[in-house]
Amino acid sequence: MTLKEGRENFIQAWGTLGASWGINKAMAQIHALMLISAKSMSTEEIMEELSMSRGNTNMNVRTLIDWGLLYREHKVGDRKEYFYAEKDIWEVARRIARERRKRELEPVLRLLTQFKDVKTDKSPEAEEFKKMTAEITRFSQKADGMLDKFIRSDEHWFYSTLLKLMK
Amino acid sequence: MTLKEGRENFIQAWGTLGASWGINKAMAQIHALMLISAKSMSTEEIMEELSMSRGNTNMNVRTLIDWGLLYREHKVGDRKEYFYAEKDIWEVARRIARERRKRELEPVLRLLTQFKDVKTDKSPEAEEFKKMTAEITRFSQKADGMLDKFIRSDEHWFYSTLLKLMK
DNA sequence: TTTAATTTTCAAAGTTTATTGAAAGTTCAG
DNA sequence: CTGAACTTTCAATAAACTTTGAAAATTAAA
Repeated sequence: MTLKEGRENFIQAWGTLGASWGINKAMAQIHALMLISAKSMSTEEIMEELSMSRGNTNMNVRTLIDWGLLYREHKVGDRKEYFYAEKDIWEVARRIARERRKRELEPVLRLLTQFKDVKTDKSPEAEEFKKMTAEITRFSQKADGMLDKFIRSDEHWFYSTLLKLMK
Repeated sequence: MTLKEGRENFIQAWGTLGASWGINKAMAQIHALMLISAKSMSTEEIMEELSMSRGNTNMNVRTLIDWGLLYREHKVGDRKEYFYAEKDIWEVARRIARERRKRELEPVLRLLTQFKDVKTDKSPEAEEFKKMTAEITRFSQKADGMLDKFIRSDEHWFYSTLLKLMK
């Protein structure tokens, strides 16, 4: 495999993976390109490299910056903005986890806790609903706590404690 | 909130959550309905309850069975098939993790390991590509090992060891 | 067998989501 | 200020994904 092929495969694979994880393809591809880029890049260069429109590139670069996965850079004597990626893969994972928790887990937790207040009779339907939602709530809260710990943890703790334990 | 409202909210929320996790809405809604159902249900009943077409219902019930989230039941003197859900939420989480690992993580791991064979020169581009893909490979393998451990673990271990550790 | 109930398939239609690119907005050097 | 360089927006378009429903296949009772 040549370097060119490798880079293309990587960008395309990251795009596909992103798409199946609720991150859109363009955003994931830009992220992939920036991860393996040795230099910071302008919007123009990203557009060119990925054959992507200006609007799409701009929108997704913005989102990547919001997520903390890209940084802006201003070069002296140049009006263009340049971007470069957060390269610490551990930090990348934490930031993605943080955003997804916010977008997905939090609204569900909020809803689940409301089910405590459902007026129940003695029907099997009511019993089942209560039992199952209570169980899912318990499970989700634990998962949320774990995710929170992960988001706040540092790499050293993760590798030395958790991964050894899980061997 | 009445029981009826609660059930509807739960089904709709599970559908939305599923959609953002690469599980389609219909599949997630059927799963939600079955989780809170006290009885096993036929295709007809599911169609009715969720206002969903026969084809869609059938297709997604089949996928849920493949994933190990629904079971078939045959009632004597009745030709229809009935279905009921796996209710152990721990088991549900493990089965979903197993399927998603298979669908998503495995192909990426396979690709990542191939990047070792990329022919590199001494350019910064090549160096960066090698360095970053090697790092992501290492990280992904660890994540995969952890997921594997989770999939094989039992509930007791999870709650007593892992969650206490992560407090 | 035959027949009717039931399940499965799949092409077409519908819906949702992503992308484009031109136009509007912003910024800043001169 | 002004105008060129650059960024952002957004309505239209395209692509991707989901759902439908009627027809084909399967099943099992008679």
